[in-house]
Amino acid sequence: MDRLLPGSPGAAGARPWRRFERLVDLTEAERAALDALPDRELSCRRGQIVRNEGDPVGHLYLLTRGMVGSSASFSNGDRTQLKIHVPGDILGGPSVPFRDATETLAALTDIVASRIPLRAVGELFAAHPRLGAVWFAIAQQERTMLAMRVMSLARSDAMSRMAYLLLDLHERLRDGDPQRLPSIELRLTNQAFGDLLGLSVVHVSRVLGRMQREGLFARDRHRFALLDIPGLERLAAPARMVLNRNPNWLPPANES
Amino acid sequence: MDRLLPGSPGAAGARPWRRFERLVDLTEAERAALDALPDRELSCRRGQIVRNEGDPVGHLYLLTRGMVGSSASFSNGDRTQLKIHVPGDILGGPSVPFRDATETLAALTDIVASRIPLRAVGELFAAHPRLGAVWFAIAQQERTMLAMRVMSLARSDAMSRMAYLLLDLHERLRDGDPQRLPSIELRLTNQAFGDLLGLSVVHVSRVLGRMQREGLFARDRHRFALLDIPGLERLAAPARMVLNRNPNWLPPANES
DNA sequence: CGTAAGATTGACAAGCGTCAAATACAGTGG
DNA sequence: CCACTGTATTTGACGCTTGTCAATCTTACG
Repeated sequence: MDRLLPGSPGAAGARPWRRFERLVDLTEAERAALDALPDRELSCRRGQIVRNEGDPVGHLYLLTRGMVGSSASFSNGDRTQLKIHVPGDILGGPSVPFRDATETLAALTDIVASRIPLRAVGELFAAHPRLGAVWFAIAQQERTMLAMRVMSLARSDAMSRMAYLLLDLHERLRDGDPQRLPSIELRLTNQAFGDLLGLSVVHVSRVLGRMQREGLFARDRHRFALLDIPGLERLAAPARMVLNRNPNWLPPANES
Repeated sequence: MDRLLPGSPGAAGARPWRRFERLVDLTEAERAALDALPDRELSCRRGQIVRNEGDPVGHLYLLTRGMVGSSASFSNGDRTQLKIHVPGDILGGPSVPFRDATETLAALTDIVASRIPLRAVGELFAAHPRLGAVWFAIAQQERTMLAMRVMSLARSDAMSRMAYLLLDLHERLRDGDPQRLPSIELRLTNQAFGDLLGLSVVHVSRVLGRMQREGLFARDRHRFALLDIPGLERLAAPARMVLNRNPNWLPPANES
């Protein structure tokens, strides 16, 4: 059995529904209902496609181990990396209202994920309305995080965008753990960085080099150590948002 | 009583829940449940703030008339316009999981909106799980539209971004009406265009000028006529996405 | 160990931001 | 209805950030 370093992408595979738990305290019945959602578990090797743009939409995927990149393309073929997903994230949501998947899910590391049929999601909304409402809130949270990406792209230069990306990934891999994560492992090519930040490969290289020279972070292979987090925050100027835990508008938990 | 031109922002105020209807055929009971959501109606004059960033989160807003811009800011004060909302849109969603609102809603025209307490939304999820699931799907749709904005910002130049914005607004104001909308009314300053597209006021002016000289659209005051839609589409290269109407994964409608 | 994929570097050009000045516009009060 | 005043738009000049091209070097992996 493999030892998981803190900050390793699979570190917290023990709490698969942590995105829910971050918003509410789950009852036993609710946890059981969530655990019953997946119809199968799937493992993919690095580089494999979990689901392709254009595939019929029938499932979501709960990522339990590893990292996945979601990308989409315009009709002229231009692709952009939309988000790097970490364990606990539910993948495939944006495609839900559409006939064909709007995003490609590609494994950035070896991964483990649980496949969730949309049918089961529909049944969950009926049997556990409170979980449906929380899931709704999670989707809105993703929307806000994307909105922050839009702001980062629209208003900052390359270095600020890179700072924002690194801080965001650091934060999400930490998963609320207050003790500093010493370093994070990112198996991203410069091309992938560029696709995320709207930069060319060449400029990504330049910016990464400069930031290391300025002592903002250090890098050994694929491990990034954020040395100067205040400095990165000064660059990225991220908005501080506080989740509203156990909000009073949720319907009561169903104990069935 | 005021006559509404086609393409006027209030044109389809008659079908306030059209975002739902675009995904499913509503039953009478469901329509009644939706109609019962608002606790009051509010009118704002152009320029007024519907809700400010940082305000406590307690409500959503169904826009029935006029246009609203949602914007957000970084901790350094930089603001970006996130989206232009048209009638039928439900405002304030992204703030749902947070303690304080993450986005400012500002009226771009005189508007009418219905205020929906979150408490009522929670009750709706319990009483009408199918509507909860559809609302979930609508949130995911918004997420995809934001993702397309990210792509537009990351991968295209100023003119393509402007083309994308104009086509998107045209499409959404049309509201699925197959007959061409001759022109759309946009009360946006160049500053607002710039905030939406990540451009400076000066460059917005240049790009708008060039696009008119090239015959892509014509402009009279605040009315934009998209003269060369194929040309705009060639520039913007939007992804074509087809909604999945009445998907089979939804729970059955509740007739109570 | 060999090969292909990725990263880096330099030179150059293009797109866009900034500054500043001139012009047009919209809302106000007379 | 018109003059007035602040606000929005346009235009030009200039410089910086970033993209592109091409060559070289490094790393990953069979």
